Amino acid sequence: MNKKIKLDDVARLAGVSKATASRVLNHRGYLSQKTIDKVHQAMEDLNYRPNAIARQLYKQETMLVGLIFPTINNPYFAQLEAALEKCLYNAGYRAVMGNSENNSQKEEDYLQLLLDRQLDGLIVGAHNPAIPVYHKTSLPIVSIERIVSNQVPVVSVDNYEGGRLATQRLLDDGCQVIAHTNYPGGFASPNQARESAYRDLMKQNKRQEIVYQVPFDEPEDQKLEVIRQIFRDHPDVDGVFADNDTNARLVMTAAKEFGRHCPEDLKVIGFDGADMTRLLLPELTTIQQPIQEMAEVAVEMLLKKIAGEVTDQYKTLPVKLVDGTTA
Amino acid sequence: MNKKIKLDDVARLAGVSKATASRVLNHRGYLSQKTIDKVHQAMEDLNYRPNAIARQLYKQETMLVGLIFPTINNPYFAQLEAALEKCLYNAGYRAVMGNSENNSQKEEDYLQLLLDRQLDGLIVGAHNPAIPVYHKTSLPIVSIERIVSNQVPVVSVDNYEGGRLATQRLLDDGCQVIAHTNYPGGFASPNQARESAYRDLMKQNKRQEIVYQVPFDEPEDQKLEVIRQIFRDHPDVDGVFADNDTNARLVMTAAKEFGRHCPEDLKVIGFDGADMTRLLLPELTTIQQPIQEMAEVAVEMLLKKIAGEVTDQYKTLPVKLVDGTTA
DNA sequence: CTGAAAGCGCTAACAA
DNA sequence: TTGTTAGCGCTTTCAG
Repeated sequence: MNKKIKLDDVARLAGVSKATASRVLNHRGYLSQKTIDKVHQAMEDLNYRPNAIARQLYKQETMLVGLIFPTINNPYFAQLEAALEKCLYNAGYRAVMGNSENNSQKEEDYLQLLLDRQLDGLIVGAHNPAIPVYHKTSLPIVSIERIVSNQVPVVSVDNYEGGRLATQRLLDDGCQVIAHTNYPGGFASPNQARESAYRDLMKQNKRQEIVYQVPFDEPEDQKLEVIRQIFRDHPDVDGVFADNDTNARLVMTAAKEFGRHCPEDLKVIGFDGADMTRLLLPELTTIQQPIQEMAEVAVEMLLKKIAGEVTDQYKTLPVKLVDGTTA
Repeated sequence: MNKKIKLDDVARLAGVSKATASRVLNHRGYLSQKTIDKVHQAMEDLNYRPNAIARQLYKQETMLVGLIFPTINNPYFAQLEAALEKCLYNAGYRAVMGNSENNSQKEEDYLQLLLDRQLDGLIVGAHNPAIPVYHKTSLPIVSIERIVSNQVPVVSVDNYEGGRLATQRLLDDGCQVIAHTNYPGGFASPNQARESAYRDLMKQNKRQEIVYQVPFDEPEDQKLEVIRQIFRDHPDVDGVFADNDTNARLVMTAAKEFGRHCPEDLKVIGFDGADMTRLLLPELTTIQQPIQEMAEVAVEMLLKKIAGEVTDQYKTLPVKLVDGTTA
């Protein structure tokens, strides 16, 4: 049993000082080949592993970055976090998963980890109302698709353009009564721009604006119930622009319940276009976000903040319409 | 700017010793109310936050658990890891995301984090060939659906029964030529029991065993290509038992390409039954794993191992067939 | 009830 | 080249 071998033990066995052992461990300073070999040998004999925490205490860094998102159990967030993890890993950082759910307490807990210096940085994209601590200047935080405070840079996509593309497609399809689902988020989310685009186009085309608030962090059946209400309130609806793909799926489900056939008498278009959704539901026409690129940009920005460099405050990436058969 | 306030600063401001300040911080020992108040006041005034790393160095624990799985970007793993994160969080632990992909180097890196005591434990379910270090006795590791070493307890589902249920359903549906997809994993994965069940039933019913190896960590189009081959080699195939739901989806896609209609002239049944798959692809008949329960059991086992208690070496959970319309 | 002092394991000035 | 020493920030005996 190799209980707790420390650098001291290695040094003793090699017949050198702790400092020297540390130097060969870190390839620092001038060492004679003889000592290097001796120390390496001792490390091997003792099966030595440096204690990461001790090192971190000295360096005051953990190489850990927290990812705070509503949930990982969703194609969009799963792909985004997977991409973030990979980018971070390549930069030597590990990702701590923080699923905030509908629980701003949990989000605060993860924020504390940063404040307690257990985390070197944070990438946030949760849906909770913003938390005061974010306003502390100069914390290494980057946000994705969420306005947190003017201290926190935001990576987002061109949501307005996405909303415009989606709505225009439905208009081009000849839809007369077009509804939109979104979630209640005030202006904390750039996401709201999707709704603005929808509303603008409805106004320009003299159409009724029909917007339903579908809660994000609730069970699917509750969401479905809200969506059913669209069909009850507007039996003549023939186009729906959903704010995300899973809601688009629920629209399709509800449509079937109401005897509506998609795409024959109801066009549906979603938002996100994650790979897994494309795989499982290729029929869905949707607005696709450049998830990989978002992750790259966010990590790049975060690394700059951690390094104390200045970064842009906003970065907006393009979206594109991906054709399926539902619109 | 509250740069780096330490306990010393708090103690000084409160006019007490570092030790006393530490005591009020940890509610330990006897303290006079007066000192308690003074120290609290000082902490507030200075906006003090204890340094997590220093504390960890003393306690030799980080309250961090690594989750090593092939990817998070998949409905099954996403749901599983979400459930694990939640269970761990409730126990005071944070989850470090380790997406090993098809890269056993990366898996080893995360294992190092455990050895370096940056992690208190590990829950693994990657698909790489087992790594020698796992054999070190008494490491706090739990595995999900993967035989790693006889030192590492395994939580798995009754894969044989799942395979039996699926295959029997296809037989009951009257399928004559039934194929099965699986991935190459030798006997490192309990998953192979699905194939055994399939083969046993084929033998019992004097049917041809048709098994195709679909690689796990490859792009979808490569998997699809393997699956297309099933239809080329066996134009008369009328039933497929896929080893997971995404592959089942690919079977449906390929079937369409070959002009086969599902379920009219081809039955398909999958495996996993994650919530997101059920939402996006409710048509799919599948074998559902009790993901939530698996997470609970795995975390419970891991906590015991971390505490140095003994645990069961195996825990097998039941699966069930969930009806869709594809089989 | 409180303080002094000794670490937790490692790194890095500063000497030698 | 290598050793000595002083921390990194916190917790906890052990005295008082």
